Amino acid sequence: MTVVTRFAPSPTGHLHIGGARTAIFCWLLARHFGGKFLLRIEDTDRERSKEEYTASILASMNWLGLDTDEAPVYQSKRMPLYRAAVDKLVANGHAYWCSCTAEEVEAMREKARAEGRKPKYDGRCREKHLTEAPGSVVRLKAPLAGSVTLRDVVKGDITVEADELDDMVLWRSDHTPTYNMAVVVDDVDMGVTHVIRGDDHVSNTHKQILIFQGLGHPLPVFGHVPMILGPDKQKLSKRHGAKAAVEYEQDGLLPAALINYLVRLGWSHGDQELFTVKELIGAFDGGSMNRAAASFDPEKLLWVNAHHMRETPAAELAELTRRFLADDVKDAADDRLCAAVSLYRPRAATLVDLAREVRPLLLPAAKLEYAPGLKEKSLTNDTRPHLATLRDAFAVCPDLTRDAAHDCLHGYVEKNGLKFKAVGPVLRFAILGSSGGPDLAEVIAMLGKDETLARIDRALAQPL
RNA sequence: GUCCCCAUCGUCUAGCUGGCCCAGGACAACGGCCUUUCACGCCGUCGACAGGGGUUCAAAUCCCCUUGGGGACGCCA
Repeated sequence: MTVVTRFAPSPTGHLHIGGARTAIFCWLLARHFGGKFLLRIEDTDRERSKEEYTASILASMNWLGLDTDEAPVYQSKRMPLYRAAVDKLVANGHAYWCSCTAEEVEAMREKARAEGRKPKYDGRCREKHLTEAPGSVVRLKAPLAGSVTLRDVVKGDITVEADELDDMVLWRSDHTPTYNMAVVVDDVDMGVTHVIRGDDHVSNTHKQILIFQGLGHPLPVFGHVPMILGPDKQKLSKRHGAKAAVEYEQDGLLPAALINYLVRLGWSHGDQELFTVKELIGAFDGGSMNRAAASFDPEKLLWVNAHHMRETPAAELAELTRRFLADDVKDAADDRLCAAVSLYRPRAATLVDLAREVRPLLLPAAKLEYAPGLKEKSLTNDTRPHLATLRDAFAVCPDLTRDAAHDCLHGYVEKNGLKFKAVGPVLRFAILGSSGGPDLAEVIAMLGKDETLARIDRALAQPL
């Protein structure tokens, strides 16, 4: 049997972190078993669905590399299919037309709530055998006795008594299907074999099982993955740092890192923390999923991202970094950017950090910015002569490679019986304008002789 | 209110067919090493089986209760 999974977002917002994770799980499962991964846009809510969100979701999935095997299915374009299924259910006695108004039903629910019972429709139109009329809806004839059991691959069996279920609306008075109806019809039509989704859908599942049964279709495999909670253990909402996938892209995260982090949140493979996407496809078979909700830890995400950045080839990383570069260095040559990126790669957690840290290396000497207060600390009457002498030593060096710069620097230090500390800081100040950063010899080699001398000259020209 | 789900270090988790666990790994924190600085890396420290009852020779692992957290109860998805 081929595995067919699907991701079914409603275009009422950007792809957020929770949605992204279930999409990733579905995609991984399909790829692991060599099956198909489909996308369905659940846009039956005409009020809230927006095309820009569909575009945004598609863009985020594309950024993450979650490729689909067929064109997306739009629910708004399949009304006849849903209507046919509804008619079938009415015809075979699993559903019926109901003429109760929304107000009447609400009154019923209020009463039930007041009496401490579960608010539900009382089924008063069940046996009336009504036919379609303006304002009427179609309701499912839920079982009066017994129970419905969901066999969930992550949660285990979940049984709900029949009296917990009510005769839910399948077809609205505005001639559109309700969510549960459309989902089942589509999952059947699209040949979905594995339904992986957030566990906020578990209670919908029992209702959907009834619809599957009414339609006479076998059940797919269900797997409800726990939701992601905010760092404070509260539900991840807009106010609780529920960022959209696009924001992570803007923050300079690597797709592979986000995927790695999100998958490990609620799933494990022994003690392994770091995975490439390829390793994930190999390891993820839908098992070992956690039953409990997990809270999102931005710090660990950053650590995972830093790791993936270090594993990315420098040239590739340079290319990814370019879009985050400040305007004044945006046009840096590829080879210079690449060299700069490889120097700062172990020092940055995101592409945004990398772009910022690499800037001093790409700026012309005249534009180099000095860290506040550093000049006074590094450039003194004691260190200035060292810097000047070093400048001349570099100047006469035929080819200022890393090794040459290193020998030059250390030769000077040794010859004069100095400690490296006597010249290191001032040189660093002169060529980087900061007190931290990569090995000086490597920076000098990357900068080249002319730029190095220009930077030292400029530092030497600074008034005390 | 009713129903459902969940519960190991601050966080993510291993373990859950009971003994190999006075609980292992990772992030964070802290200390050290490496080092020309900042990082990376390496080494180490701190730190958890929510509570209470059972079952058993033996429980983080099985059962019950309590507590806590989450979810669902729409002509939203």
